[in-house]
Amino acid sequence: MSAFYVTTPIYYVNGEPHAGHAYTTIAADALARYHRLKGNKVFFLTGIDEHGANVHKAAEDAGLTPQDYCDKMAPIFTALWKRLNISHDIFMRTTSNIHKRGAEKFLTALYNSGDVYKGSYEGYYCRPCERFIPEKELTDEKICPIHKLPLEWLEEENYFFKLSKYQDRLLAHIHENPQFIYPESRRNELLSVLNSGLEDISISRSSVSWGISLPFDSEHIVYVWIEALMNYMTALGYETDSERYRTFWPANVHMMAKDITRFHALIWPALLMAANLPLPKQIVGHGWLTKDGEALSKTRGIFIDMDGDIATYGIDAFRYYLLREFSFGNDGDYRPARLHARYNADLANDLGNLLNRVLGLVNKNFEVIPDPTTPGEFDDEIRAIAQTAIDQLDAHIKKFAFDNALETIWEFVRRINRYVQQTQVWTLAKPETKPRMGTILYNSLEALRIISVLISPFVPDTAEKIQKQIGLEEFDTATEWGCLPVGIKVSRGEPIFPRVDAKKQKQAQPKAAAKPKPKTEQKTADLVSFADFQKLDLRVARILAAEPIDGADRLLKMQVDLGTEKRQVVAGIAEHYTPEALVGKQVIIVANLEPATIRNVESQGMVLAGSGDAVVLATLEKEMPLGTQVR
RNA sequence: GCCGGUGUAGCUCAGUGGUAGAGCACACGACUCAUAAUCGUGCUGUCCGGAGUUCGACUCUCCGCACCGGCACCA
Repeated sequence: MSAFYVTTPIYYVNGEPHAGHAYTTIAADALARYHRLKGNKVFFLTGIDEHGANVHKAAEDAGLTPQDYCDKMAPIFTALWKRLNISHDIFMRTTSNIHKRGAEKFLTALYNSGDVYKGSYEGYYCRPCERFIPEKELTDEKICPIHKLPLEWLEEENYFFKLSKYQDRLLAHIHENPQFIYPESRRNELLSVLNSGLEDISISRSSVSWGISLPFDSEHIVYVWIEALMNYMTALGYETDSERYRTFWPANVHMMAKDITRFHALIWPALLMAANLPLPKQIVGHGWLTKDGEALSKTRGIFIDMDGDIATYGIDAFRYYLLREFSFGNDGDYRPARLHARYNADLANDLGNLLNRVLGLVNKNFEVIPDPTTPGEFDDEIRAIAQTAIDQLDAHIKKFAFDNALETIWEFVRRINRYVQQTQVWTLAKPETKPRMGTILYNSLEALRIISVLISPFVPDTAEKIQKQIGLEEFDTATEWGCLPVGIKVSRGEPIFPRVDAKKQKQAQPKAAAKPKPKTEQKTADLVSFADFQKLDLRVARILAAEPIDGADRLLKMQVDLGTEKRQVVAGIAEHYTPEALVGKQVIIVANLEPATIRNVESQGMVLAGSGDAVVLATLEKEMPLGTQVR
């Protein structure tokens, strides 16, 4: 028996959990349950990340203290996990004492390593990101590349971690441990990041109040991202070097969506190296869920209607679909129609119906589980297939191939349907063949019992339902053939997966497809004076010519006519407009913007456009003379 | 533009140096224990395009195209 520690990220509490969080957490849950089944000693962590300026702000907006706000959000997460049947051992909160004290201990160790130094940092800072924007990401306009909001010039004393020092050791570690980062594509990516060089990172903030003070300088708060990473250790009782900590650290699997692998696979290991602590075994970055091919987006109202689909198909169908349909490392397109198809084909027809038909035959002919007295054709094959499924399952799970794992189990399920068919078991009720009938039914039930064990990490409720209907009082996790007792009464119940027909599904749609949550677009509280606004010289202009710029995917170079003069401007709209479509259009130009050189092309102004996931040029409702002032 | 990946039946995807597979969908048949279910049979493919290596390539190499990620560019 070995220890197995798996984590999800601790999710940031400034928003409610969505299908993406559910995906990560369900996968981690399946993994945790699988290892428990194997008899390993498992610890499964999920939780929430409660510190930082964003939480502070969200609390303020809600009229609550940060702590009250977090206390209000925590149950929203735990309620969802309960609903999705998540079997975590701890729901970690970073406002807990165990975390605060553990973090302080870790920070002290880090400080004592000599790889933390105080430096003053000045640069452009984005509040929502809670980070300084590096030189190379900066634009002349000083807006955040992610939030598109104005950056603030900040000078502050900061503590830095010598990340750069660990570049070589990280490279060596990743090379020596090929399985360290999953999937391989992400590993290659991070190797190329490493090869292009690492910069030291700031690990503290003095302008933020909601967080944990540095033990060696109480004027500073540890940067929330760094603090969050430590939770994986502090949760175990790192502070007191507890039994649990010694049992479970280092973690076997840090599971997460692909966008935060960099933090976990580079910075976190470097911090651990500095503190002279063992590194986690595996960083697993799975793909994103998309909806109809598009990334989920709150602002665009692209979301997955978990509640509606769960209401129609049930928790286990939802879990099954997520794990069966997608290749874990790649993005997966969530389609209700596919969930529907999976539900009917795999769950209702193959598995649910198999259970029902076998139990029906037992009920009618024996009432109790019959004695397998009379071996015959196909019996050995069935057993062999059971063993194959068990063996292959292990290999698939090691590679996070949940899809293949389930497919393997379903090959077994389909084989049993075929077994029942081939043996024509329902025709064997005559006295002379009844012993054989009993044997076949026993084998079928035993196969179903083993199937229930194999699927239990993925669809735990279903597994239990199956065993209950077979007549077992306690869930039996044995995978050896022949553990099913003879003579117990089966209790066939309602179909475990009643078919859902397409019509019903459609009916369920409208009420389920609740309107997208009202978007609460963040904006800066800072107001500009009218005088400041007047400084902008906005003018009507016409695009005379447009062409792409070499080596830049997003940029177009345009000649525009302002009436009194012609200008050249560069705009990042190449992904949304073809040059031909632009020529002749009237647009609004910021005419008094200081010129900038982008990709060696001078830009003497800026074209206004709505800029979100889509980009749409701002125009006037009707054409006006060129050069007209816009205000 | 650079780096990485992908491109195989209507759909989702496996796959091996010897001229292609699964599931779903579809068609036909069997069966009737079962949730109009199950089982069998069949169906469609220039295995992205081109060149090369080879006795032989979907599988290896090179070039190209498309799509997806990462990085740069977004005045």
